[in-house]
Amino acid sequence: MPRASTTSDAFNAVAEPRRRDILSFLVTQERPVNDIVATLNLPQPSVSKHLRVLLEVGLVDVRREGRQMFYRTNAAAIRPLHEWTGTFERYWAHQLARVKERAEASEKPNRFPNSSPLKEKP
Amino acid sequence: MPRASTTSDAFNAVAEPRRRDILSFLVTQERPVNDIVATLNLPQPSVSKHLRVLLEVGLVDVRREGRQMFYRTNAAAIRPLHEWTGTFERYWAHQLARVKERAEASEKPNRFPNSSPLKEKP
DNA sequence: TTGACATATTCCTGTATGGGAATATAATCC
DNA sequence: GGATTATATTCCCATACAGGAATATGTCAA
Repeated sequence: MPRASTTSDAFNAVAEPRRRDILSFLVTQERPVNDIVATLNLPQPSVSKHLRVLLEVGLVDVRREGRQMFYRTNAAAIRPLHEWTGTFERYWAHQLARVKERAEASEKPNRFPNSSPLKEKP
Repeated sequence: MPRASTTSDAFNAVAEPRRRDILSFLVTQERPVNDIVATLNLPQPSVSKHLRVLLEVGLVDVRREGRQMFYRTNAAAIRPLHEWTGTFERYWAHQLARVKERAEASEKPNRFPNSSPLKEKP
């Protein structure tokens, strides 16, 4: 099985940077496609395709007005992501506390403590 | 260009449900790979591959102890996702307020207001 | 050394991309 | 109707998966 479809859920849809840009742009007010194209400086077909994905997972809503399609971010659909990531909040707080402790306990050693356990290609 | 690599950033790495499960499991304490295999009921090679991805984007740390590799979620690496999704918080709050207003203003109409503007295949 | 255990890597394959180019659909205006 | 504007879809292609199976690497113990 390949990677899950981008339309399978908000997590996958949001993995694409351009789609995140679009969501940020559309959150303050609805906009016609051409505004997105002009502002984000992307090819129009590309924008339409991204909007399709966002629409399918419910991250944007649309409204037609004449020839124009006004898209708008459906912020509520982002909430589950915020909540899932939020379940880790207390842990990064703990980590920060620990890091702080160690930093205060000893002055200036360990400037590069995180060497990767992965093998380096020689 | 195909989809961005899963190792390109935390957003892509986290798009995979199994990887989210692993992160949740590893956040309370470090665990050897076998614990993940047993608890999440996944094939061992699959777990190793997912851990590789998570390690490359910094979502987990490792420590070797004899033959075992102890992995642990690096919660701090999830923080950027929480913050990005958090930029939408005020907007879903607004949406909720608007929805609430409408709900209170009129009793019980509009039970299915969100018909999709996409064409249905006949 | 040999064997057992723990984990990682490789090879294969079907599938879903995202970008570019071209084209199609839809609505408006003359 | 025909032309124009706005948006969507289709086709092609290179690429990166995730899963399964098999195998490799690494570490300890006898």
